[in-house]
Amino acid sequence: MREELTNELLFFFNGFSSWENSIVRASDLTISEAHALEVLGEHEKINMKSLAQKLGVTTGTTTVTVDRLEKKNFAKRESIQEDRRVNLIVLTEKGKKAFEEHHNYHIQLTEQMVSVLSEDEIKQFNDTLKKINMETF
Amino acid sequence: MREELTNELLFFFNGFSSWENSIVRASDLTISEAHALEVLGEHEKINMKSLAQKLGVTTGTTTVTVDRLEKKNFAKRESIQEDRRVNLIVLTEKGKKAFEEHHNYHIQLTEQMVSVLSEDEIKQFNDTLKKINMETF
DNA sequence: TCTTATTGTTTGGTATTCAAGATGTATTAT
DNA sequence: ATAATACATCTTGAATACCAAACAATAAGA
Repeated sequence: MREELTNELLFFFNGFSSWENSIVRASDLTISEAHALEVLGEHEKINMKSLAQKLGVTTGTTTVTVDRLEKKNFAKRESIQEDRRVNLIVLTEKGKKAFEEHHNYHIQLTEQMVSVLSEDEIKQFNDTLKKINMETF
Repeated sequence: MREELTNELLFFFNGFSSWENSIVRASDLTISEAHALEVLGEHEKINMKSLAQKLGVTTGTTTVTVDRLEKKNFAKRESIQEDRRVNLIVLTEKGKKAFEEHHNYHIQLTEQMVSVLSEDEIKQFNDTLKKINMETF
């Protein structure tokens, strides 16, 4: 790797927690609750194990997070007859509304971040991120 | 913002903790210790306040982190005559070695991440990241 | 039926962080 | 010179986040 590229590219991996802090300040959600909300907003119903996997944490951790979302009335557990071990998590109306707000805030921040780029640059940047496939990291 | 770009760009802000976990597994460092080590490796001597600022945390938090680095013999505090309130933090030999290893690991991971890109793409990607100036987020 | 696998919860412990207060030292104003 | 103020750092108390391992209930297979 060429030395003049290193700094930005290394930095790429670091320090992305500051925007999470702004979520905490701007909403009634903690960071882990906000992460869970992001996943729940994309799924009508999802069980604890899948949710934990998508969040990249253990089911024990997810239990606690969902407990809190339930206590705050953002989500609720629903049991199913097919398998009585399973809980499906669904957003309440309040949860759906919070998801929309959070999502809009996320979009707004992203727009602000790329606002210094031209349309072509945004497209190129996006293609590159897609190629890099960050989900594997 | 055009809808087809949204997913990647939003994802850009999320989920960069997984590589940090691999640091913890691959070394004797916790995440906050590794962050501090990154800063300390770039500075011969740095005081607590500057270190805290560069880490984006309070000095109280930094005290705890440096305590642990000191206990593990990665760094040590040095006092100065000019101002006896101040502690300058410096890496020990063990700390310097750990920094090099950590840094190499960081580079290796970054190289792996951009290995799917052409030279031109890497350059363009790098320029774009510079423009975005992620340090403000 | 008995054993094994799976889903989710609980428990005990560590890490990370902040806010607010305390301590010691330096600087400034009187 | 003394008093007031500012500053660097540390300490304390509390909240959040997380994991590993043990546990409970249910499902599935031999």
